[in-house]
Amino acid sequence: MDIYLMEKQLKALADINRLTLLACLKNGEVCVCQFVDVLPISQPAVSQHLRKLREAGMITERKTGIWKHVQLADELSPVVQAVINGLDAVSVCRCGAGDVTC
Amino acid sequence: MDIYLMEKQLKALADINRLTLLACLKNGEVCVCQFVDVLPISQPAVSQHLRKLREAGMITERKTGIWKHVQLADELSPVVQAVINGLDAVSVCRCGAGDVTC
DNA sequence: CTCCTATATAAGCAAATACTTATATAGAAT
DNA sequence: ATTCTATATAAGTATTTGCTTATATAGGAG
Repeated sequence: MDIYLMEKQLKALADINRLTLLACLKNGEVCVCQFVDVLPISQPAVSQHLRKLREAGMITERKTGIWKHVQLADELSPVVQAVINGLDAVSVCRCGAGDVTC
Repeated sequence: MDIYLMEKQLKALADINRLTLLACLKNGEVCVCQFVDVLPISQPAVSQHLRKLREAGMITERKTGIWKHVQLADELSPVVQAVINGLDAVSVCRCGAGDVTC
C-alpha cells in the first residue's frame, strides 16, 4: 500500500473517540444519535469524527427520515481490520430495538 | 486489546517519517546515522521519532561504540504487523557493508 | 587531555488537530 | 406555516504534535 495512504488511514484511526465509534459498530449498524449519547463530546464533534471515518472509507451511511445510520464498510483494509479485531465491542442501544424509535 | 493502548500504538504509527523508519527496518537492522541521511528532517527530529517507536515497543536498540543500531522488535502486535506488511521495504545502506563503517 | 563524531535532551515555535458555541439544513409532526 | 428533532457546517480557540536550534552526553582518536 502507498505509504501516504497508509498514513492517512492511521491518522483516521489514531483517536480515542473514533476508535470508540468503530468499537460500537462491531456488532452492527448504529444510529448517529446513539453516538451522541455514548461519547463525552458534543454533537458537532461526533459529526466531525464520523466525517473523517467516512472520508477514510471505513464506514457507510444510510439516511432514514431525520436519522442517519452508520455501519462498517464492506471492504476494510487489513490494517483497519486488524484494529477492529483488536477492539472489544462496545454495546449501544440498537436502533429499532424495544423503546428505541430511531 | 485495551483501547487506550491501541490508540497509543496508532498514534506512534500515524506519521510519515515514522512509517518510513519502519519501512527501512523491514530488511533488518539499520544504524541510526543512516536514518539521518534518509529522512528530510534534522538529527534531533529523527532521535525523537525513534524514541516514540521505542516507547511504543516497536523497535529495539543496540549500542556499539558511538553508533546505535535499530531493529524491529521480536513481538509485534497484529496491528503493527499489518502496517509493516502493508509497507514497501525501503532499502538503505546496511551497516558494515562495503564502505559503510558503522 | 582535547577534539571529533554520533546521539539525546531542552526549549521554543509553527502547524495540525480536536474541541467548543453558534448557526444552518432538512425532515416530521402539529 | 410553525415548531421540534437530528445532523451538518462555520468559525474561533485550546491542545497536541512535529519541527527547529542550541546544548549536553558519551565514546573513540590523536
